This record gives sequence, C-alpha cells and structure tokens, in this order.
Amino acid sequence: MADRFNHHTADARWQKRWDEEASFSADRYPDRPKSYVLEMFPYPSGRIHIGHVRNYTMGDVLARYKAMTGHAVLHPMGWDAFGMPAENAAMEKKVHPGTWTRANIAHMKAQLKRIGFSFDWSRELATCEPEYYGHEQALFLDMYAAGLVYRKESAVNWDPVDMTVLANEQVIDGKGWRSGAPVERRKLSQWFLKITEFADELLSGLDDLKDWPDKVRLMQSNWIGKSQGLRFSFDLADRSDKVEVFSTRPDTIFGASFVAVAADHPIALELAEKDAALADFAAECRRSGTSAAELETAEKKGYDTGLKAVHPLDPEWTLPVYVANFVLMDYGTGAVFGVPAHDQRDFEFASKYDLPINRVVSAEGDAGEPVGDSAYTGDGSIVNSRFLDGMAIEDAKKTVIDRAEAQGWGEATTTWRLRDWGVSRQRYWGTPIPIIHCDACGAVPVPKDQLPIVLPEDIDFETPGNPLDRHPTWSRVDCPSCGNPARRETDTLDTFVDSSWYFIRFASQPDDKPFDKAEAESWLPVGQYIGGVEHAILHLLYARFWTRALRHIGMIDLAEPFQSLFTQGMVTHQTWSAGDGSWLSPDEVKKDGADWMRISDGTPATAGRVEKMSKSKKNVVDPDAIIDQYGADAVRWFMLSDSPPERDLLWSDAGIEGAWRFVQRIWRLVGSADAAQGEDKALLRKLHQTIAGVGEDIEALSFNKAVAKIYELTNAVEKAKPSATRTETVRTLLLLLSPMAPHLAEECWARLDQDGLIADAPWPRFDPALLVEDEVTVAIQVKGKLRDTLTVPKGLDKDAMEKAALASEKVQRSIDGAPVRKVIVVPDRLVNIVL
RNA sequence: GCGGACGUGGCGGAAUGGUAGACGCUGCGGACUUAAAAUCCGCUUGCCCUAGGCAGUGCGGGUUCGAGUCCCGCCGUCCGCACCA
Repeated sequence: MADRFNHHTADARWQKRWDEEASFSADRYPDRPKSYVLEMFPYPSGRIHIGHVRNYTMGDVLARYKAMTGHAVLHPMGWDAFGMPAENAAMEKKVHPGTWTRANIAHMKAQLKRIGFSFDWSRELATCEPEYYGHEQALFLDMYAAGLVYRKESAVNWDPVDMTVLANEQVIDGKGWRSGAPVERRKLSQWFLKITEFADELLSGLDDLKDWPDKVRLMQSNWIGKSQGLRFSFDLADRSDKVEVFSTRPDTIFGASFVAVAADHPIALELAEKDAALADFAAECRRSGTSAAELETAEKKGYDTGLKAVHPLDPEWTLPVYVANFVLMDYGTGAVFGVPAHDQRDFEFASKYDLPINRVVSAEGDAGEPVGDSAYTGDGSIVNSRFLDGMAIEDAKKTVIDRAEAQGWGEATTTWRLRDWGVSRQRYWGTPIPIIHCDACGAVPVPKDQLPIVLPEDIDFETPGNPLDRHPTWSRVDCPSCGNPARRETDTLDTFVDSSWYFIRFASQPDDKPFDKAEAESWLPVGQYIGGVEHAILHLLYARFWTRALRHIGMIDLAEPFQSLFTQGMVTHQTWSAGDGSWLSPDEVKKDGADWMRISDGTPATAGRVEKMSKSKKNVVDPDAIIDQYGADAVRWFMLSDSPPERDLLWSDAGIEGAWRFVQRIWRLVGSADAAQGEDKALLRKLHQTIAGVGEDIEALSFNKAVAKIYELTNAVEKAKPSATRTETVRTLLLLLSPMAPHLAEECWARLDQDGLIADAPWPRFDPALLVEDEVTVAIQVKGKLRDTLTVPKGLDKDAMEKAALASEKVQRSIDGAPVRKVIVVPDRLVNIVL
C-alpha cells in the first residue's frame, strides 16, 4: 500500500464510480424527504475561478451531508449564458457569441467535474439555448397578458460616436469606454415589468425570510424604500400652472428656501424654448450617464428660472424655482422643495447659490441656533415654524399633512424608492422579446405556437449597435393580428430575467412548458441558496418578484423562492507590481530574502495589498494547476478551513500546502488502524462531541468550525493508544470528513474494506449522554481579574464554589486581607470576588 | 453622495456578557537522517522577566461585579446603487 494518497488516480476513480452509479441523481430516492441545495449559477466567462470553487464547495458539503442524513437531494448546475462579455468577445476575437459561450461552458464543466462536486448533471441547462429561453418567452407573454408588462420612455447611456447604448460599467468618467466620447442621456421606448405592484408584499415578505442574513433583508427593505409623506403643489406667481412635489419631511416645510425641478420637467422644457442659457444648462445636465452613483457624486448645480413658487402656508412667501442637475424626472414628481438646514444635498446647493438656511429642527438641549457647516438630520423638536413650534418631528408631519388635506392643497401619499424593472436591452446576445410591432395593431404578442423566437445566427459585429436591429430580414414578419407587414421587437431581455426562474426549471424540465407545477412545488422553495453578497439586492429581489408574478398568473403556488440564503465572501490574494507600476502575477515573482523579485529578469517587485482576485490585477490562481498539484480534496479542504464562509478568504500557498498535509495525515492515520481491543473513554467522548459538533456546524454552514473540530479529533486519535475505540474513531472520522474531502474518504473507506460507497453511507449518530463532561474548569476572578482556575465536579452548587474559590492560595494573596464585599458565582463557569 | 457590512497575535481566525487567542498557517529550537525532504516533539501577543505581574481585541467615551461581545461618537476597509454578472 502506497504511503501517500495519490490524488491523480483516486480523484478520477471515484468521480467515475459516482457517475456510473448516478450517486447524485435527484430522482434516486423518490421516497425520501426532499432537500434542494443551490449555488448561484455562473456566467461562463471562460474558466472557473477560485471564487466559484469556494461557492460550490460549500454547497457540495451541504448537499452530501443532506444525502447522508437521509434526504433526496436536488443539487443542480447550469449556466447564466447570455450577456455582454460574449458580444465583446465577438467584437474583439471575431467569434460568434454562441460559439464562444458554448466552448466556455464545455471547458468550465470539465473543470467542475475534476473537483468532484455532487451535481446532478442530468439537469444541466444553459440560458442561451432556445430550450430554455423559449419557455422564458412564454412566461413573458403570460405576464404581458396579465398586465404585468408595459412600455414607456426611459433614459439610456448613449455613445454618440459608436451610436450604441452603453451599460453603466462601460461609462468611465462620463465617457464611452471605447470611443472616449462624452456620454449622453437619451430616451428610448422600453419594456418594463411592474415590480412596483408587488412592492408592499416584497417588503412585508422579508419578515418571513427568517433564514436570510439580516443585512440582506435590511438592504432590500431600504431598496424598496417605502416612505410616507406629503404630495402637494406649489402655485407659481404670475402663472396658472403648478409644480407638484413630494416630501417625506413635511415637518420642515417652514425651512424651505427653494424649489428645484429636473432638466426634463415640463416647465423646464417650456422655459428652455425661450431661454438659451437654460437650454444650455439643461443640455449640460443631459450630458451625463444614468447611474445614481454618478449623478449623486457630481457637483450640485442649478439654474435660476426666475419663477417664484408660493409657499402653501403663507401666500406672501415665495421661493425661487431652480432647474437642478440632482433632480431626476424618473423619481417621484420630478420636483422637490429644498430645506438646506436639514438635508445635506440641499445645504450644499444653498451654500453655493447663497440661499437662506433656515433652521426648523432643534436638537435636544440647543436653542435652535443656525446650523454650522453641515445639515442637521437628527431628531429634535420643531422651531421657527409658527404653529408647529415645540412639536416632535412625527407630530409635526401629521399636523402639516392633516392641514394640507383639510385645506385641499395636498395629500398624504405613500411612495416607494423601488422603480419598475426595465428589461429592454438593445443587444443581440439575450432572449428576444416575443412582440411584433404593427403600424395598425400596435404591439402584438407573438402567438405561443410560434415560440421560441430564435436568435438569427448570421449576424455581424463589425459595426457597433444592436446586430438584431441591423439584420436585413430577421425582424421582418407579418402581423399575427392583421397579416400586414410588421416588425419584430429587436430588444432582448435583461439577463436578470434568465436568472429569475432557472431554479424552478432545475426542479422540473418538461419539453412542452416552462415547468410542471406539481413537480416544481415538490422541490421548491430552494432549501439553501448560496452565492455572493453582490447579489444581495438586484438578483434576489428580481427572483422574488418573478416568483410572485408566476403565482399571480397561477403557474406556481409559491411566494418566496429561497427559504434560506447564505452570502459567502470573496477570495482574495496578495498583489504584486513591477517597478513601472504594472501588475505581476503570482508565478512571475519569487521571494528574494525579505523582498520580492521578478523571476524573468531579477528586477525588484513590490508586494501590494491583498485584494479580490481579478484578471486586471493579475492576482489570480488557476484552479486547474492547483488541482493538478494538490488534488481536489486539498483544494476543497482549504476552501473550507480558517475563514468563516461569509468573510473573505485569503488565498495563500502556505494554506493550500497545509490542507495537502492534512490529506496525507488522514491517509497515514488510516494505514495505522489495527484490530486492538479495549475501550478508551476519553476518546469516545471526544468522538461523540465531534459528531454532534460537526453536524451542527455543517447545518449552520460554519465550515471553518467543523474543520477545526475534525483537526482536534485527528490530534486526539493520533495521540491515543490502540483500542477498539480508536479503530472505530478512525472509521467514523472518515464519515465526518467525507462531505468535505470525498475522494480521500472513499479511498480510505475502501482501504478499510467497508461496504459500498461512503457517499451512500449514513451520517454517524452520537449519544447525548456522552457529550457531557464530569468535571469543569472554572475561572476565579478577583475584582474581575483572573487569579486562578479550579477544576470542580460539574454542577457544583454556588456555596461550594464560593468556598473553593476563597480557599485558593492565589486568591487569598490577591485579596490581601481586604474585606470581601460581594461574590458573584456563575455555576460551572466562574467565581468573581468583589472587594 | 446614499444604503449595508467588517475591523482580535507575524497571518487566517475561535470565544451563550463570564479563563481572549481554540484550530490552522508561519517562524524558531530539538529528534530522526550521511544529507535533504517528509514526519514527530516543544515554543511562538507584547512588556517587566523570578515565583509572578502589567498591558492588550481599529481610536475615544459609557453601561456592568465582569465588555472582543451591549450603547454613543470617530477612523479605516470592503460591497451595492437599478444596462457587469
């Protein structure tokens, strides 16, 4: 028997066995309780990276554990295969997006197989195939019929040189990433899903998601942004029309010092026709991207229209009306009133244009003096506000709203930060929207029997813009309604639509419909969903909405798709750079004494910060190379060790080598097993404590703690003398680590002549009676400082503990004759003597 | 700018308000070896260093018999911000 675990032969041997026996088929045990374990499916970018490995290893441990604890497990894998990178590759490498994507999928699938994940590959899917997106088109049409889909004008980033729509990430410092031309905001007619109709239930539904991280629920709640406020109109002096605004702070209405409208507000547009300077300013406002981060970090600018708005509570009081770049027509009413003393953005604006800063909320204990160099946004009571003076903020809000409603100039309104979901993309590599535009009939849904609407293959990426739009024949069709020549919709769907229901298709994949209701419901909701925290809002909110929309149209009886959510951290790595500032990859550098040098020419290299692994910084490691060298199990083990899974994991060579050593240690330990007799009580207790602890830790996804416990048990076995207990402990240890290091466990299991696959073995049981220790070590403190520890029988009563503590010589020395004022005793824990 | 999180030895981290540093890594010393690798044993928060003591969980306050943990205020880092996925 070799004295080393040979991962080259063992990994492949057991992967083949699992395949042959369909060990991970979801249909294998139809009578068992069902468990659905899902990791967020990857975008097929070309190669698996370590972040994927970490994500799927966590899911795999849970899936294997669930199988061992008697569940039928659905653990599928697929590909989020539509999206921009394929189009970029098409432009740069002159390869068709489909060819590129499918080649990437084949490569990445082979990579995943080498790691031994327990995926049921028979359910694999790729969103770029008509077998998937055709069903998505059917669902879109059902939602259209149910009134959940509509069209409206909405702004996009427009590159005037490339004549193309840009994604936010393609806008760099306000310029197109390829052309370098300043980006403009341009309005296009686009398709929207009515997610706002579900805003209330998406918000209240968060309360039921008890197994989601609080931070994700809070982020979603803030994103949905329900707020109660006052909607009212300012009369305009010398004009007959009004400006309608909404405010969540009507209590500060006497602190208002200006009104601001969006550059696209009807009043701004009208005035700009006669005011060239305003027209210039509005054009400048439009010369920026559409992203919120960009708009809100831009310098606040405004243009005084000369109009005056009349204060609703004082006809003598007028406010200047500005056009401002931070007010957007898409949000609320496209107009706001500014209260500089109590809103930081308004404060900056007022400071710049020399507008009054009237304090109307005073903090506890101040007299309401003017605010200093920033707005006051805290709690307090109302001042300088006539009939509101002295009220608390909430009372003042209610008073103003009541008066507005009584006097008829405004009304209480609930508004949402959440906006409807714009799903139109002016791109080729996405799901075609199954709509036909007819001059006579308008937008006509494609009849379902004509689905799928398949993307044309003969496209060209030589000229920028949407290839579907430029295709000579694809969009030319007859109207399904009147038969006259008409035109296909050439926008495709946001890829977030694809990922909003893939977890349902995994559970049920008939040919003739998106999924079978009963079969899907038998698996859903997903028991445990695992993915990156970067998806905390958009993907997860869209998937929650889509599921509710499916329920709304009667497709599935389910509100929440993901019962439990876990967001894992990133994988980070040291960075290195050369003298000229360019990044160096880990295999381009080596240690030179205390410093680093470049291997190629011996010039010094600088070790930089630890950062998220990324191609651009070259601090990536290639899973293939690592698996070749150390084997799948060492990589898996390292992914689970040390770092808590929700935090970032630092990749290091020392770490993976440590994991590899552990694999070999287990191999040697199994080789040392013998047929000795006799019981080892201490080891038996340790074993049962470990069985209980590891099970708990895996269920809580605290893999690093489970790993630490397995290390402790391994240490204990190695030190133990031969006994029947020791032999049994080695065998059980294999079961405990089999979800994490399955190839090693199978190989050792066979080496011990155990029957069958360890993947099919049941999880070991523990005896609760064996978990309890007879003796405990208690801390003895004097004035809160540790002075001694005592070992006492478990459950010793308080008086006896106090007596034992006072009997300690070290304690008496610390007390030094001072009178004891009080003694605090926590049974089985500590004694604190207070002087 | 707005929203959310995180911060503990040389490093990753552990710790129901109750012995801070489990477990792993690194480093140092030792055993084995002709030698090396592998393996095994010991030490590894800092300071004063003798039994022992003092300080210590990003910084500054507070609550408590007792705070890494709870509260208030800072600083730093990371994630998201609706067309990256």
